[in-house]
Amino acid sequence: MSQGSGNTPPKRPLTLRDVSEASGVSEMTVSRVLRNRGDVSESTRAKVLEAARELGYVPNKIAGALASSRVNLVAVIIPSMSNMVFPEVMTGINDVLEETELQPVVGITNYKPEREEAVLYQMLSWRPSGVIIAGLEHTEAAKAMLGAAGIPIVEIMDTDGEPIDSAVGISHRRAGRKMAQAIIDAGYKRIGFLGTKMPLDHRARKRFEGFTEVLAKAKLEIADSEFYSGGSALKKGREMTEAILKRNEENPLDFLYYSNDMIGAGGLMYCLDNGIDVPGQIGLAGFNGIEFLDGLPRKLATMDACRLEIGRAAAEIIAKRVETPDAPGGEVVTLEPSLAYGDTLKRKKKPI
Amino acid sequence: MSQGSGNTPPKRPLTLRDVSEASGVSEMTVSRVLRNRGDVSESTRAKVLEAARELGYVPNKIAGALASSRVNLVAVIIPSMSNMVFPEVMTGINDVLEETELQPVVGITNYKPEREEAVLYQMLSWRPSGVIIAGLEHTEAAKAMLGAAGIPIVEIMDTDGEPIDSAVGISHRRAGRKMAQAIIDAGYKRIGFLGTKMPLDHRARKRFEGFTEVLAKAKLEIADSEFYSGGSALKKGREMTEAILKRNEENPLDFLYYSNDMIGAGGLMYCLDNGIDVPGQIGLAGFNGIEFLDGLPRKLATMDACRLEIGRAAAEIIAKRVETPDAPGGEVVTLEPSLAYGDTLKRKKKPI
DNA sequence: ACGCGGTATGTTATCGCTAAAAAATTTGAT
DNA sequence: ATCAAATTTTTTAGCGATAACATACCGCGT
Repeated sequence: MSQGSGNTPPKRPLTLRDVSEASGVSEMTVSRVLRNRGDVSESTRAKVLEAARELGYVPNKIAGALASSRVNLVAVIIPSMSNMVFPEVMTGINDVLEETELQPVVGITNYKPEREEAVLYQMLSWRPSGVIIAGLEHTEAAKAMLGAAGIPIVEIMDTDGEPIDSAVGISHRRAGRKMAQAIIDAGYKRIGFLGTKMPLDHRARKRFEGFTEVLAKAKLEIADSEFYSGGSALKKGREMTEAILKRNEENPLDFLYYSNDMIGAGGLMYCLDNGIDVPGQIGLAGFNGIEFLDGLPRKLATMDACRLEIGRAAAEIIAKRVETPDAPGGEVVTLEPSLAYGDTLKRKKKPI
Repeated sequence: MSQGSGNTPPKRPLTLRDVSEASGVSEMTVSRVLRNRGDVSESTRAKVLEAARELGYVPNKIAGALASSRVNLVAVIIPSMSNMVFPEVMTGINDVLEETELQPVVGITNYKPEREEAVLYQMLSWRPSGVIIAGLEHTEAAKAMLGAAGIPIVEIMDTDGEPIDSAVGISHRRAGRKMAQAIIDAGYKRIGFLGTKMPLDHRARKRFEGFTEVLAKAKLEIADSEFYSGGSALKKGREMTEAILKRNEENPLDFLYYSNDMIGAGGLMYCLDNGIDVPGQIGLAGFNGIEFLDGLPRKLATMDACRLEIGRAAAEIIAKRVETPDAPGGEVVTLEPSLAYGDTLKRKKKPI
């Protein structure tokens, strides 16, 4: 009779049985009501819901998942949270999963392969319904786990390589090539490169490779380069730009290619502050298409990495595969990064 | 005899029993080996590990959690992922939890109370070991759930109010007051405010309240204000600054207080581009202390919101409480936001 | 040989829920 | 009324692990 009106914090956690007793039906029926499954008469449904609400019952998904062997989690494994790009991917993933009953669980690897392996193991031990993981490069053990997991795997950001299952991303090599071509077409000759030291950022590396490849075809090569790690990227961009320009004063560079927009923006500010004519005297370009470039005094040339879109597409693949478990899989979505010339990269010269 | 060398992806998912059979010991012993609990002889330990590795067995935490009623998840509920501040809080949380066996699970509310309630319900149904949730304002239902969950709860970002259990943050009222005082002390009189429209951002509201309160004591009030929503904050800051300055040309403002650094930076750039003397003709200040301010041509005055530190402290509270379950709880950590004058806010005038 | 204090392993009984099958109830056509 | 068909509800068995207890084993002093 006395169920208490939910004011006293219960010492023993509530279970289906409590709701069952409070509403006078079997546990199974309560379970059905709470999951909206199977036919339940309107009257018992109301009774049960009322009792559950009254008690403040929250179903135990651990038990539910074990019993039904259905886990509505999607493991998301990304290198970092602190550089704007992955939060945005996350936003895309969230937007899509919000509409489903799937829920993302995030693991951070800090760009360390062994950390990735450990995080993946942790994640898989929750038996998620799918995995979204950044990059195509993983340890052998990680690849084995992913291959054997028997769930949809989507490798994101990059499509230059062999995916384990599905992949969504852009070709970073192509992005590098495209940018190089635009720079060459605009007539720049002495090109400097500025980027991170991080040797494990495969995507930056691939962009660089594509970039130099096209340069080489035009009988050009990187005239000088500068690398950084840690710290405020904007400030670093400024400092590196100063350093590389000063170092090449007697034979000045006419273009600077930055491996991301933050350092690019720093470089742009340095140029503006020092009265350097952009893009006349020197051209600049970054990578990522981060939103705030819009507010800069001059718009930095960049290439959109389609971050939000990648997140959405990856989540959609997982969602679809969860709905139709025997669909084929292996889908590869290559998004086309669009080049934004902005105000720091001259347009192609008129064909002669 | 033939266990297969793990090359064939098994149709039936692996369980303890498989490892048990492969290694010729009981499931319990396998479990003990895999968790490093209890005494197991070196020889069987080796046998078991070898078998597990060979098979590619990954333990099922769902089952483990149910059996042991220990779930090493920490629910983290935040409003958004897209504005720099929460990713940084997440980084702090991650840094600390990485050292423990706890794992964060993130839910995004998009600043919507009803969404928060739903996300919280989802999260609690995983029976996490703790909850870290942004803000002190929640729906009644959400408060009830948090109160009844029987696990450590840490409300973060804000300490102006009554926490349910523990709290880590800064006093946004105090932050507003402090900034107002600094502005008054510097001798500014006609102050404009620029912020987001978001009526549900309680922390921005509290800063505003503290700010106007101190202004009122000095017989001052906000001379004009401007609000925005959506879009590139940097660009909006620029536009809003232009608008508010133009609108007050005949009786010009001498200070602009921005509710975040992004729009503040936009405003700063507008001023610099238009040859406005900062901080002589007009002073500027933002809020957050985001890293990239370092790279701006002039350093915006701001107040650090201690984001990383908040994340760490919150995670530490949870970790400690998980270790010592009968510790008291109710800990409130109020961090002191430090005022950075930068180059856009004059120092206090010498006392007369 | 006996029994003692260990350590090393195995057994049994849940954990809280859901799938599947069985039972009870209602409906409806004759 | 009557019985088959349809609907609603209950019962029975796990899901894959772990806690707690039970047993087997080992060396060793007497």
